[in-house]
Amino acid sequence: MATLQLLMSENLFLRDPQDTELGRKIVQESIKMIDELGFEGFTFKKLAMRIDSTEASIYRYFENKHRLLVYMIAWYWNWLEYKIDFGTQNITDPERKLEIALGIVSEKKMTDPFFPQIDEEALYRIVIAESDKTYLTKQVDEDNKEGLFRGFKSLCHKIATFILEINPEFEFAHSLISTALQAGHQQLFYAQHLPSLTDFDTTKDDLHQKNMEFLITMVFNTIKC
Amino acid sequence: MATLQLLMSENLFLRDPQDTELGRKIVQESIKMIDELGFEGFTFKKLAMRIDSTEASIYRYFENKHRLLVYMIAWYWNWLEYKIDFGTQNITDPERKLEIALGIVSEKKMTDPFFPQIDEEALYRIVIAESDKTYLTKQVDEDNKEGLFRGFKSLCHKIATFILEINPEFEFAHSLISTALQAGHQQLFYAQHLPSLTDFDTTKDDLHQKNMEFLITMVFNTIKC
DNA sequence: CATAATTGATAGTATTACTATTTAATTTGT
DNA sequence: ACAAATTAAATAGTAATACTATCAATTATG
Repeated sequence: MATLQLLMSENLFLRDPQDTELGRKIVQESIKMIDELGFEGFTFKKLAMRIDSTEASIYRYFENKHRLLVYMIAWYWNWLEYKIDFGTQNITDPERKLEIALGIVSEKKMTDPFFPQIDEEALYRIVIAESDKTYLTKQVDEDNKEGLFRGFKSLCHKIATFILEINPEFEFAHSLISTALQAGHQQLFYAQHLPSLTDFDTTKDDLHQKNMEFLITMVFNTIKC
Repeated sequence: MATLQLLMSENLFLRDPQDTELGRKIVQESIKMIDELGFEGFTFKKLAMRIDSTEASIYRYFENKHRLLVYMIAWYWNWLEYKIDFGTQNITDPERKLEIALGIVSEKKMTDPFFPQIDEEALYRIVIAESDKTYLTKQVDEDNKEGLFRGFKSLCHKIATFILEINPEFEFAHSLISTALQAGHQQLFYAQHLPSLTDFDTTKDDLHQKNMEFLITMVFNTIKC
């Protein structure tokens, strides 16, 4: 099987972590560690110890741990967009394309053999718990100018386009999709930690099925009526 | 005019900040400072300097700055619930109640003369930019056991009840409302910082009007069809 | 082969988030 | 009223965090 590499925006790193053994280890292990410790509990010092390197070496790849998080989340959005491009190939019906996209957004994430160096299951848990922290900062405007959020914006725009193909009159295509993308994560977090805020049930095995149903109901009903 | 005081859950503080001059100053000034510096840039040391007190004194009221944020956000949700109770008084039609609730959620927040000690405009900006950080932590389950999120859950449940009065068959009442409550803030943040993720425009004065239209369209369409 | 550039290691610093202890003020009982 | 008890506030710490500056080793290039 061919091994792929997502093209990441230059500004996401100081030195491309895909280029060196150490760089790949930094990304691989930080995914595991942020998943285990949470973003606040994670430090470059702990990571350095785990990969038998030093803080200063890690700082050569990423300006700080926030940038490393942004890199990981950007990778995730790029990956989703690639999966949606792949999944909607040769399909012309916009309703079907929208359905496929929402299916991919809400489906359970498994390790993708195309990207053997990334633990997608751990990354997905990070996305659910930490992704909002990439932009909920005082430097959001500068970060945005550097293009750090291009992945999320691009994905949002792509799916919003499907909506506008279905109903060009609909006024809130981008708002609805950014809402749906966030809701897809949020509801899983709530299901696990604050269950009274959802109607999902983590103990049942149709969790991701319900999530998809919810998103599809919400999006299609909202644009149609 | 009568001055009110919202009843805050005991676990939100070590010593009730409403009881003393210092306590009230801590809450008042920290609202201003978190609004200015962001939650990450805010420290108890800076706050102590500003109110001419000491770090240790502040730690007598709040275990740490995270708890102080949780307190502020809980106050906000309690305030909203009070406004919705007030606004839906004597109204029996569930559709009208839902409409009123979503109106209150999305309306521009002004200083409330009933609570002269709180700067609601600054607090609203904090809610938009920081509220997710109250639960996106590794201690969310312990915090939840202590009842720190009761305000948000209670509000969500109240509005979800309106939905179930309209359509008892609807499967995702809680999910839809928690999604709408978050979307109402998120879209305003996006409008200001990542405008390609919304269809709102901060330069126009109908921003909050659009936000309400969006929430009402989304919620009513989703539950009706 | 020499020089430059890159990579990694060592050792620091300012700040943060707290805590333990001491001092001062206030309340309470007699 | 006044000492004892209680509570509040100030002082002075500490361990950990988030970096940074410098130095040494390795690799690449003319």
